[in-house]
Amino acid sequence: MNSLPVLTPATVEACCAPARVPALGAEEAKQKALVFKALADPNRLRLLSIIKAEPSGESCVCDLTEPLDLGQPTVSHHLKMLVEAGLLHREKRGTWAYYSLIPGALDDVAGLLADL
Amino acid sequence: MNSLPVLTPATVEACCAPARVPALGAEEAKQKALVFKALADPNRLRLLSIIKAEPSGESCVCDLTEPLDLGQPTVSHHLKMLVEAGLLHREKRGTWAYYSLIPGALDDVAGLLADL
DNA sequence: CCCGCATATTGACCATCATCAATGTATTCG
DNA sequence: CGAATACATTGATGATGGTCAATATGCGGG
Repeated sequence: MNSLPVLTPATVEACCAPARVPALGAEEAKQKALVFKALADPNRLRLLSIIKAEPSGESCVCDLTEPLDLGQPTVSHHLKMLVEAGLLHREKRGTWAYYSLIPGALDDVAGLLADL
Repeated sequence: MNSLPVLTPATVEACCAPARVPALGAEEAKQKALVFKALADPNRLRLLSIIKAEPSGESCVCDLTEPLDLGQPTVSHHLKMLVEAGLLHREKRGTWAYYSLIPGALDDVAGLLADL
């Protein structure tokens, strides 16, 4: 379980004011914290950076273990967390798994900060 | 020790390209991760939200324990982390300690995401 | 069909963290 | 000065997280 997309930037949103009464609700805060938890690790930040810098826009796991100096299971674990946070996309082609940034995802996180 | 400001948005920046060669360095990543670690807790997000929503721009600890339903030492602990991350400012007036958002700090975090 | 490769999952270990109770510190007021 | 208030610090505890070794899964090639 727990395959939540987490990053839900513009939920349906009826029409008028979002009723910003009690600042940030407990549940709402927990959801947003999940995204920041995903970003709260140096190696995960480096993963995002490497993938973003890739001209093709994607990287496979085998190209990510060496620059981070981490074991393959650890890298897979970090990548999974980034996918579950809604930041990365995973596409399996043949034996390889290619990870790419979800367009706009990082901007959405910036948006989370803007309307705290 | 460890009273690092952490948030150093626009370091002097010489003139030309910032030499984006090896994506994100290990040390650089560790520093940036510290800021996201500070944001990776629901109650700390709520603290920021409450303080931001305050018309006066500041809140004292006694006004923050109740809405979060947390003990006073716990709230003090969270506030300290936010200060150390460079997000909050602490000013002691009399018996009270007033915490306020450091102007532009959240935007700087958004900037961290932009140029990952 | 079986072997090898790339990746994912499991289980365990150690570190870090969130929380609280108890105590310490400083400031105001009587 | 002494008591009360507001906040910080310490120490302990249970939970969470990062990492690796071992193993499992899934796919392509001979």
